[in-house]
Amino acid sequence: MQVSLTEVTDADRKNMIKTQIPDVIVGRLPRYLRALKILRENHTTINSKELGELLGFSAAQIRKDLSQFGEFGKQGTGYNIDFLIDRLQNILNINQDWGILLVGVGKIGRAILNYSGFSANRFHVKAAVDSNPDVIGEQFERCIVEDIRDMKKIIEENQIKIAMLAVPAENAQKVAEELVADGIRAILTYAPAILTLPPEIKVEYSDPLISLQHMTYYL
Amino acid sequence: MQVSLTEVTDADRKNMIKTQIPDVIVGRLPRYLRALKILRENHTTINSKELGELLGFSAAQIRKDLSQFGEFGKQGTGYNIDFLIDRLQNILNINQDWGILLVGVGKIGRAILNYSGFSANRFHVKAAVDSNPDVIGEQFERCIVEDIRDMKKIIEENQIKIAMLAVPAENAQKVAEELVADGIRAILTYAPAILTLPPEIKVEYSDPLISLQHMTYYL
DNA sequence: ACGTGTGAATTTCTTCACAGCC
DNA sequence: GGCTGTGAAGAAATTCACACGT
Repeated sequence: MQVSLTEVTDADRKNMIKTQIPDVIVGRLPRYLRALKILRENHTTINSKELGELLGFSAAQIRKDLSQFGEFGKQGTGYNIDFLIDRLQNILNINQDWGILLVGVGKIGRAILNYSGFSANRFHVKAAVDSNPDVIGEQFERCIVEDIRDMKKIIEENQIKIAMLAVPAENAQKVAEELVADGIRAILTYAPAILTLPPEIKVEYSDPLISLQHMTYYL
Repeated sequence: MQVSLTEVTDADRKNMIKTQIPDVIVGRLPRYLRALKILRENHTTINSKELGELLGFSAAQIRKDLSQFGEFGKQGTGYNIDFLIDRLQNILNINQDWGILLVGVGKIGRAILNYSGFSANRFHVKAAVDSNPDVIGEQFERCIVEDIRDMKKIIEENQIKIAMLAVPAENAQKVAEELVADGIRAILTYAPAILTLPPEIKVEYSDPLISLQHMTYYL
């Protein structure tokens, strides 16, 4: 009689954990990280109470969030900042470089190309594409704008998984579908549109208008 | 013996309701609004199921959210789109014009001045200020950049309640505190910083890096 | 028959409070 | 003494499911 061994790979295990951790918690990790990088300037260690006060979260929430991923703190002391930064970067998969494709080189697209905050954090705009012949071939920062029709080739050759979408709202859904078909797995969109994509594709909206409309409720 | 009448003003009532409605619900209203404005092109009526499918929310959630503010739908029919748009705009206080102060006219600030999506939605950048003498006096779109030292006067004269903050991260907290002291009640910040302000001040962060770091967790 | 509005049930998220370790 | 990690408690958000109006 044969014992049934269930083979569990590292990737499986990682995925199991991922689906177990609530997205609200994951969404707070980048904020913790940002705070820690600021604190690093003056401190080597931080406790959950102080970190919470800086960020506007409760100490208990911070401890519980972090405890989902391991025991990163020391009783009586708190958390070593450098260590915690490294752990968070590992959890978030940002201890590695990520290539980004920019789609749409209008005003917003150019502002993105100008912004240096990405590459300082290991996100690199590898290529930019547009459909406008007047823009194709032009150079912004280190990117020469390529033809959107070559998108698939560019994504495959550079193994790009993340796209920033800065096209007019009316084209956003169509272009997003193409991106997904070409292998993109995550989209940060600046288009004021609603994207309907398979659930395994991660989408984040950067939408100042929605933020403003949220705030005016309270004014 | 005198009957104790508790005087409740309209403003009081509005505030009571505001604190009762959870912020997560308020945060979804602008998204409903955006969807409805798109649907308006082809439909006059919509039901919670279809609206939910478009937005990726459950039908029950949409019905429950909307029911917090009134009975906007009709059994058997759904919601009249134009009517619901008007109601949501009223709830969100965006059936009126809002003046905005832009603080910081660097790359991001200029992109904001260029963006026409705000004024199309009754948000108007009334003034832009900076501390850099090279930039003060220059004109971008309809705004002549003014001296940041005149900020208080500008806010008061134009009765501005909302600011967009696009200054370097290291100045963000200090400038934000000045804004609050000068009468600003809501801040949409593009600076990769953590703002610590009184709880009655509404702050929204527009931070692509945090969005990217959130997504890479799943990649 | 269709679809809203809504109490009730369920699930998820947050806080509490304390044992245990530094 | 100080502070983490964590079960348990509590609060909040979401979904269910159906009465009722059109």
